[in-house]
Amino acid sequence: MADSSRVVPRSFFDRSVLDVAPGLLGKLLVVNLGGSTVTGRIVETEAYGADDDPASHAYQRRTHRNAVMFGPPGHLYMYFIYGMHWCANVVTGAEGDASAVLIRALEPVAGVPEMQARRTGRRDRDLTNGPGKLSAALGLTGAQNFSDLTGHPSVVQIRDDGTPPPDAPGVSSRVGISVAQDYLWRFYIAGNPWVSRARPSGGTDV
DNA sequence: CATGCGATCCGCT
DNA sequence: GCGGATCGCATGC
Repeated sequence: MADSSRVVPRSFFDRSVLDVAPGLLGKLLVVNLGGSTVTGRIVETEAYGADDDPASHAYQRRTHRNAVMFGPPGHLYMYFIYGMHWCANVVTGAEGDASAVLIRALEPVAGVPEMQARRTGRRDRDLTNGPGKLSAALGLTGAQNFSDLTGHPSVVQIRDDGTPPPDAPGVSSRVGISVAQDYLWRFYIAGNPWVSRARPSGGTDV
């Protein structure tokens, strides 16, 4: 990369998902697909645990779909939802710890024309303010499942340009789930206009 | 602005 | 066969 940011090392992801999820706020998600580079700043995340979290895809047991979550940290877990959307997750914790962070919203940083081309007809504010939207804008699908986020070069990277996570992130229950609503495992940069609009109960937003 | 619903398909029972 | 870590549009206030 020709900028001053650097790839976030695997050790960053080799921690509790409840540390990594808020820690990812402010980091950059960089995708190189189709001959172009698209970058977004992470402004909203959700933590998903293993057999301690009824809302997690890894709650029941290891299956073909959730296999990535059981692997080493720093890899990408892509899943298909509602028959039409892809969601992007970062695997956390040591190998065998099946936890991951769902990236729920990005602030566009570079490659906005590519994002607009992938989401024709959408207003700019709707390019990346949701997990399905940002995957579409960045071109992420199941083809990128298992990608190593710490390689360089790599198709998908998490980079750090020196922007620290907020001292006091917004915290709430997770969006769109019907169980474990007392888990306040959603984190976001309070007041950031790119955060998805949903505000579940228990939030501390302004 | 809030609520409601249809689209569309995969994973798991 | 059922339900889902969503989105976009339509409706109604």
